[in-house]
Amino acid sequence: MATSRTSISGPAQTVLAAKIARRYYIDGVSKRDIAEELGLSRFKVARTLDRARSSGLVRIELHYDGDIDLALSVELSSTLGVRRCLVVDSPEEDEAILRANLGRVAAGLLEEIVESDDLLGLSWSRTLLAMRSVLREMAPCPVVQLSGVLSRPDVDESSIDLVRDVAKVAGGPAYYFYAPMIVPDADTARSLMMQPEVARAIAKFDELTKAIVSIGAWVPGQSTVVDAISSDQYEEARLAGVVCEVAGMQLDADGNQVHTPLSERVIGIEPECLRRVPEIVALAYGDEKLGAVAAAVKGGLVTTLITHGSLARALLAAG
Amino acid sequence: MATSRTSISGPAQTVLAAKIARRYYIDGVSKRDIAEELGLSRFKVARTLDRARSSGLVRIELHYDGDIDLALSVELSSTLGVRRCLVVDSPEEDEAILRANLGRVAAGLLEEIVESDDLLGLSWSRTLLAMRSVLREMAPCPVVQLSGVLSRPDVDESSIDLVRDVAKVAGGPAYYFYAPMIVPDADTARSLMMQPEVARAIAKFDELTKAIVSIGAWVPGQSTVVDAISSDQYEEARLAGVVCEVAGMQLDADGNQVHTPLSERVIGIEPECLRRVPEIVALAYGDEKLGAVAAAVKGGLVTTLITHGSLARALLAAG
DNA sequence: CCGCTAGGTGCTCATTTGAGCGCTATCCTG
DNA sequence: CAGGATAGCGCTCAAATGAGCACCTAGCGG
Repeated sequence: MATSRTSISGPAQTVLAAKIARRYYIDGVSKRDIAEELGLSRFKVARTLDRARSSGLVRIELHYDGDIDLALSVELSSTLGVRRCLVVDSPEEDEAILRANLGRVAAGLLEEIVESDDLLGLSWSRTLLAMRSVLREMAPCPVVQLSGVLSRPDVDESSIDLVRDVAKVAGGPAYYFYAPMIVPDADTARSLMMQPEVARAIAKFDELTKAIVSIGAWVPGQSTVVDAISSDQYEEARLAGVVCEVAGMQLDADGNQVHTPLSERVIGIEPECLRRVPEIVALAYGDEKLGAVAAAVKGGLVTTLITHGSLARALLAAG
Repeated sequence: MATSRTSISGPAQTVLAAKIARRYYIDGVSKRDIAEELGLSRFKVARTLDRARSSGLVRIELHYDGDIDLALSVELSSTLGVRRCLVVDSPEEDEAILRANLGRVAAGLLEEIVESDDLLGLSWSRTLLAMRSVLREMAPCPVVQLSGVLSRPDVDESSIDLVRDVAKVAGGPAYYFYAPMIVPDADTARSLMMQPEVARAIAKFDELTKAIVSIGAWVPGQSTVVDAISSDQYEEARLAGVVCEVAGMQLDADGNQVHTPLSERVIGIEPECLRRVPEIVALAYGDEKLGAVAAAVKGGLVTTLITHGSLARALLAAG
């Protein structure tokens, strides 16, 4: 784009520029035709338009009356290098409202992008529950549970319910299994994973085409996993460099998996496997998740990020 | 411009459209390059942009922090078929302020468009006095008085002073003459016009390249001429169809000169002569001038109209 | 099952547009 | 007054773009 240094001087030039700009941008007339209309050369028309742009006379804005902050979404996407970002425009004080809004956008996204030949993997979080509650219709595709069940005292629905409900809306088969996300030891984990029901779901992991997960920070209250383990185990992982938790996986600041005694005891998808999924939709809210989101992105575990204004701005500020 | 019927459906399409729109309109990247970047065909990029435009996601606005309402100016210009319109953005309750603002814009216009090889004709009005008082510098061109002097009890400066002052600012010669605009009878008018001083100015009328005049309505208080004659004379002209007064000329609704006993007694430029001037800047304010402005425009006596919001809107509504 | 429509896709070819050039007028400045 | 910087102009040629078309697919009703 040619940016002229000189700007528009007087009222005559200004209204001429406005006239040209209107014909060009609003009425969609070609520069050549405008030139003919006004008895100017097409070069003069082009130059006048350039000046009108650079002087701010013509303003081009992205305006969207909806629940998404488009400008922020686009900026975040290019800064993070994430293929798609959806920054939800929502009040941020009330976590429940924020979750509901993230969930609504996630539901809208699934309804839009999931097709019947997809294989969809679901992690578990309260945001995903919010999503499910507003999911109305979806292409009939199979739905797979990505990790074991982790119950929270404050939530009475499990990942199994989530998978079944989403599959029901979709009208496709549900691959779920009754197993906890965290088991007492590595041997138990291994034997559980060989159970037919569990193995059947895990076998699907390699063929996933879309997955939807929630990003947790390795901070108490910022991850369902952290909230479910002892403080010793938490601290041990923290010292080992864990900053981020996604679908039970533990990741360091660079997004690499950290192997801790705990990670042997988790039943769920592995990072290498998830990374191969062509479309990974990750949800994150709360400014404390800044580092965790950055880690998940670095680890290649996010192709679409759904978040909200203040976290988006924090991510942009962080670079 | 291709206007797609279908609009943008979900959040994914919306942010994609926003991303493309940003790259194209803000960053100035070509559609072809955007297509390559995002792995799309250039046709899809173009169609997405079309939809973004027609769905209102991309908004293009003319914004100008100044004293001119550009959108209205452009619209008025194309509706009236007047080459250039300047609609002044000014408070409209106080006539003195309105005059000052019209005058300022007129001064800015003269400073911009007058060149040293121009020959500038000046009519007389309080708006033009306001213009002169803010005129700072102008190309050195000769300035000609277009009509005789008409003094108002509330104004102590004549058209002669106006012409001399403007010529002084310009640094060019002034062609003025001491003669009233309205004389007692036609014979007096003829003999006055043969006086060397008057004739010298009138001789210039044929070579005028620019003129600036004020539009009066044939209504008491809306024209300096009306205010200077008896009510009988006023009524006579009104019945003859006069609706508009420009530089002493009397015009009907179609902009044709109306010959009345009064018009024989006026010393000033004739319509046929003024019409030949390549650039005629006309000033008008006050909603009562609606019909008068329309008449002057129809009569081909306006190439640039300087007015204000409410009169502009009235003109648009009328036509 | 077929035929229909509607929406989406990418192609070709003609038109529109931009980049960069050289020309000119103007305005300083020595 | 010559020389030099600067802005504005329109040209050429190559690149970008739009219009219209043919194709494909999904959904729908006979």
